[in-house]
Amino acid sequence: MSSDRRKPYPFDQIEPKWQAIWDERQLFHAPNPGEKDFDPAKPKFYVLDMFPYPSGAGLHVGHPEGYTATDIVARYKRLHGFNVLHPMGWDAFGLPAEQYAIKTGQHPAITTRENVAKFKSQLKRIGFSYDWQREINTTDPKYYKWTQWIFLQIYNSWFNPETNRAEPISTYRGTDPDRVRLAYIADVPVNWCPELGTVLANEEVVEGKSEVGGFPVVRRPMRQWMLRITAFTERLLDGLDELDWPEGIKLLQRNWIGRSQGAEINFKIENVDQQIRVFTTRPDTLYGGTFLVLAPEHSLVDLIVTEEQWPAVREYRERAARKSELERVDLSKEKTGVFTGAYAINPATDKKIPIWIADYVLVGYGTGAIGGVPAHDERDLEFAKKFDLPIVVVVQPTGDEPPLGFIGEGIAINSPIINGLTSAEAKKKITGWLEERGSGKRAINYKLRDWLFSRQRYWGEPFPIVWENGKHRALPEKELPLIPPPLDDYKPTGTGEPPLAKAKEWIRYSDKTMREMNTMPQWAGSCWYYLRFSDPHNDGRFVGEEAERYWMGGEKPGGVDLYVGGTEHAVLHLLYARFWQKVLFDLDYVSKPEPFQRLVNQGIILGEDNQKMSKSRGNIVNPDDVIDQHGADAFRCYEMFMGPLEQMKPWSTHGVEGVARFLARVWRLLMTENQGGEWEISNKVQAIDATKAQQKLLHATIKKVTADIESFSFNTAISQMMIFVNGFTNAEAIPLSVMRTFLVLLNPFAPHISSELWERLNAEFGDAREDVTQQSWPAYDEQLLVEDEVEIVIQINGKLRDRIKMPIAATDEELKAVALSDPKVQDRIVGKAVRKVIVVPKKLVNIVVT
RNA sequence: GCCGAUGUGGCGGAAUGGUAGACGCAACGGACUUAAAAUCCGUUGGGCUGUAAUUGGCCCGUGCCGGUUCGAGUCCGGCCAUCGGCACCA
Repeated sequence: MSSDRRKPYPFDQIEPKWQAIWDERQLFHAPNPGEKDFDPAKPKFYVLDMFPYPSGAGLHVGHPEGYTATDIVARYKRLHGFNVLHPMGWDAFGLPAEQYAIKTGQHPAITTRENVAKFKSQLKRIGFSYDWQREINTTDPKYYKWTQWIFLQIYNSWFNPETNRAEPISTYRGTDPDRVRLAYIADVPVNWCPELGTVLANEEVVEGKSEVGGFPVVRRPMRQWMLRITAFTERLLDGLDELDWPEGIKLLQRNWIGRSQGAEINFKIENVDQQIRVFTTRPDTLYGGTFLVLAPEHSLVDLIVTEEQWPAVREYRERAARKSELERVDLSKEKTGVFTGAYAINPATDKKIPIWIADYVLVGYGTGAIGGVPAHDERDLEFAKKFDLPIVVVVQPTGDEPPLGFIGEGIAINSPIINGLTSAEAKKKITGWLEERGSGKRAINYKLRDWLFSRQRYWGEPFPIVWENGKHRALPEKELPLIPPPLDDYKPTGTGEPPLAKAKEWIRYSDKTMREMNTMPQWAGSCWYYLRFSDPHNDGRFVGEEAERYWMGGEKPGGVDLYVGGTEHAVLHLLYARFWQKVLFDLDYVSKPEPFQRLVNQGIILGEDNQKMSKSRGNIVNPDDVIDQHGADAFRCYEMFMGPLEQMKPWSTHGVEGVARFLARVWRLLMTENQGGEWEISNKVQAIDATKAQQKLLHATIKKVTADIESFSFNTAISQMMIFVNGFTNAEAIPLSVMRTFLVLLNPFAPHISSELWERLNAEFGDAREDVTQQSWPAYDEQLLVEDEVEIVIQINGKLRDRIKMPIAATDEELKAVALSDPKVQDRIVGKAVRKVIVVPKKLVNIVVT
């Protein structure tokens, strides 16, 4: 025997043993329809994790939290007779590998391969039941060939407002298809970081600074690929209703889309034959509109500004353009602006009102212009006060708030045609009135912008697009995948030109044509990976039709039955993937309008100090260390025992020890160590009938564990199994059949120890049963849970006063009589009037006295 | 500022409107041991109190204030705190 500390049970031997067996037998491989061993009689269940970015740091304890939950569900569903699709892959394009390449010159593909190998071995050590035959990697040309192919489908379609669907561009009857494609080119402001010499994605900009390095970021217009996600806003909103997602996540998506209903109003400009269009949600306040404000970048500014005001306007515009995002945020407290010298006519009052420019009006929202209604809008009020503009109250609050600065709904006043109407009525009436005069109409606005889809990066999917004479066109499908060229130098060019520009040979497609040099964002690969898992090796199609129909099938609109991951993807990934799914659905490539039917978010695991885990705090817990010390089963069970899955919770080293002790008790319940230090089946384990109490405990455990897995309460399922084991700690004899059933219950949580004990019981008792993973989930017998006697709580005025044992069959009258004659009750109610007696059968009696 | 989530012992947490604190950790006491570790047994929300001792008895208690109810951790209203998201969105 070795001198180092003995393991409480030999997890260090049995865990690798079973992992090797699962691998060798490919027990968790799910065959597709038509393949060998596919069983069409079984229902399907698709349970998916958000696949990780394989970073150099390796797995973090946060990753396996969700993965363990889905693994429990996957194993549980298999035991329930489902065909379970439970895959894993790698979202491997991304900045860290590229930055490592810049530093060391090592190609990102090599870094990625190493990191994937590390992640994979770490995941395998935890014993997850993934179908590794379906492993995918977004940076594999065999995968991104189809990412590029899907891009081409998007590029080659348009949104037909009449059918409310994406359609092939060939059905478009207009003159310029490039204007309506779902993928198009536009000059848009991007996040330019001069210090890093590159463009950043919105999510890489935090409070006006680059996430990496903390350098200032400015807005700068550049020609970019955009995806027309805004065409799908209504369907993206409506689709949410049918999904089993946390309400909070649905709300985040709704807020992000930011639908608001109102009106567009046209203001005539004095002396200029143009109109300024304004969007407002409060057309009922039009009579209070005493000025207009345009965004500094608004296209009409040049046209309307007077000679006299021109220098001031130009200076303001230049300053606004130079402002970094940080400054814009910082200076937001104090309103700034400049008068253009021009006037517009308020269509309701026919009065002349001044036109200003100010950077509190954003070009990107609505029409880039607003009607200033200072009496009923905080920002307009602040602006009017600062620049001494007139203020007219037009809404009377129904409460006793002061009308000036009142932004709620009330009764219209000082507004001739709508006076006396509620805000809701007034909105309708004035919008109709404007419509009749051709100076306005109902309108809906969204915060959601089209998706900026190009990046000036090396480590991403190149666009399958070529340029000729300033016109873009699709690369033929047979030229996919389009593989990025090798580079010696991955550094950004510093000018905003993509790094691929350095590959002079590669970008030359022919004498007259050049390749697109931008690459796709990291989101591209994750927009459809859940589809690819259904048929990961298909070389002829992005997924086979039959496989897609089978695994994404079911009654509900979403195809993936269960999707687990962090809230950090609440908006972007989940919205982008829904968008692609809808395009593919419209084009008849997939069978479902939504990708993910049920979504569950796991909470963040904090460090032992209750702080977010981070390198700088030194509070990171490494899964490998935990597994070395306590084993994978203990690691899995602890992650689930910590608390509710969705909740944020701190790690506890002692907590892991507690769960490890539980598993050791399970082991010693069935095993004893002989003189030679070998583990053998305990002679307490016998093929005998269970006592009534043991039967009851077993069935209560089956019931609780089943219900708890169904409701994702894995922590209380483990508590119940602890209670079960505690109940047998000092048993003289342990019935074999009870233990076998228990091992099936334990299997989804602790697959290694349950497999090993199952096998050893078989060896000992000469039984030829299959592996524990091949069993069926046990059913419980409600009859065995019924007691002869129950404890009845006796309350006086709702306070506990006594407990008594009563036969289960006792009638309400009997319970009442016994309660009233109880000596403790008697003592307390002498001289008082019994008003009422409430009897809850089998539970309690409450005596109400005064 | 707006929206959302959460608030229960020393700690993680458990409780279909019906016994608050299951289960686990930590702590303390005991058994086993030459000793320690491991294991097993017991105690453990707070306060007051009873008896030689034991079984006890009483009051308070789920962020705070109020309400509904025979009965509230749970439902309703108002506040406070923490966390997360959005943030001049017209």
